[in-house]
Amino acid sequence: MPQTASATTAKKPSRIQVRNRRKILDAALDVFSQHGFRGATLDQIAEAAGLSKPNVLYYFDGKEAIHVELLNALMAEWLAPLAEMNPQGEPLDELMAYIARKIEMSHTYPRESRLFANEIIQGAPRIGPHLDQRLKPLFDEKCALIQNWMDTGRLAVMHPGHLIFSIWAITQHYADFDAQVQVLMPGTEAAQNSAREHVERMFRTLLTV
Amino acid sequence: MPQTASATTAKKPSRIQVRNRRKILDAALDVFSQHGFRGATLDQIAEAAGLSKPNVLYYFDGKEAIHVELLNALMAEWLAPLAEMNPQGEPLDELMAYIARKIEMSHTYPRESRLFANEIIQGAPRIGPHLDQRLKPLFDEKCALIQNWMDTGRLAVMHPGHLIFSIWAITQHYADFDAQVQVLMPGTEAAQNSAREHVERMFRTLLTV
DNA sequence: ATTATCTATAGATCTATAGATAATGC
DNA sequence: ATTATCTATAGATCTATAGATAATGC
Repeated sequence: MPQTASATTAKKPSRIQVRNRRKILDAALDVFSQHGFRGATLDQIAEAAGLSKPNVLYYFDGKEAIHVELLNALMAEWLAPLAEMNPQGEPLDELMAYIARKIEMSHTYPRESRLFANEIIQGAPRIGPHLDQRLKPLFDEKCALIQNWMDTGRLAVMHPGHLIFSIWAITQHYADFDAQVQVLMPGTEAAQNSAREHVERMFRTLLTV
Repeated sequence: MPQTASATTAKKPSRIQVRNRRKILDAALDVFSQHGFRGATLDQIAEAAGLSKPNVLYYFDGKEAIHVELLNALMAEWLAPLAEMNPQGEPLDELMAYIARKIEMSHTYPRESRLFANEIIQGAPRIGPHLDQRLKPLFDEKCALIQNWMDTGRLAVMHPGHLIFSIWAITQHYADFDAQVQVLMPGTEAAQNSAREHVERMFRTLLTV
């Protein structure tokens, strides 16, 4: 029996276990991010991982357990860029650096972005509690910080929450709607750079006092 | 045999047929927009429509036929607001009116927005041809129009394509990521109005020369 | 001795059809 | 006469498990 559980029962995972769990999670990220939870099958995940289906279930308690583990790992990664926004820094620089990190993440981790988008669009059935308990407090904290920066005249005044939504919407759009972007602006590096420039210039214009 | 086909074979659909097809499409919009194509089942659709499963299949050739019909109908609705942008109008007014229509649509038709988002996130397997043949020409045309407006100094200069992406991203965000928005900004009418005001003010600031 | 993998399959779920029966429209 | 609906079920697909076998680590 593999150690799906942790902490208390921890029993040093073998090299094979670590490697296969990683392969499964990576394969599952491919499959879930493309088809959503219900649309994904263990067959697809097993094949993408290069393992037999029963072998996949040897490492995880089931389809849902794989999905939940992916979402848990994702949540931490997803919160990090926002958490890094520093109250001591120069407001405009901090926000622009946050935006740059978000653009970078969407570009580097499009599968994670789509996994998250699929989950939220479908009503956050599995990540809902994380939104309440982890995202909400951080969101409120950073909204208050931004509000303070605006109140002291160091940023153009607008609704901090909607500002953050705007940043999320635009940065994630390029990952989540890539199929559409590729049709309308068939592109390579050049298009990606122009997207980055557009988004950064746009928010700089908006936020500059 | 119901008239799934049309045009040439057209044979005046009965009242019952019109009503039941509508009920099925409405139910399918609920189910597909929430679970995606593969995650949706005919059982769910039939139950939501208040019909038996075989009866649903009496009106449509199958699960995929229902989905395709929804996407076809959606595409027309989705293109309309952009198509309405008038080359003869005052540029800033035209763009702001377009943005207002998009906000309105996301608010009024969140299910359609999510149906579309699900389809695109999953790689546009069924709506791909429509993107190429219907959206792309319109997108190019309106990009050229906006570029012209900018070239003649009537709008602030930026990349027209990325501008449109930004508009789509932000307006659709409130429909597609509603589950997240509700957690972070639990709201009623007030929140919706503040979102609308934020988005309109944001783009007005950006576009004004 | 424990960990990892495989074959075979149970049991549930899903799409779709067959074929009989009921309701509706000339 | 045609349109609409129902029951029953075929056939495919999916998640998950049983139980035997192979590989690995002391």
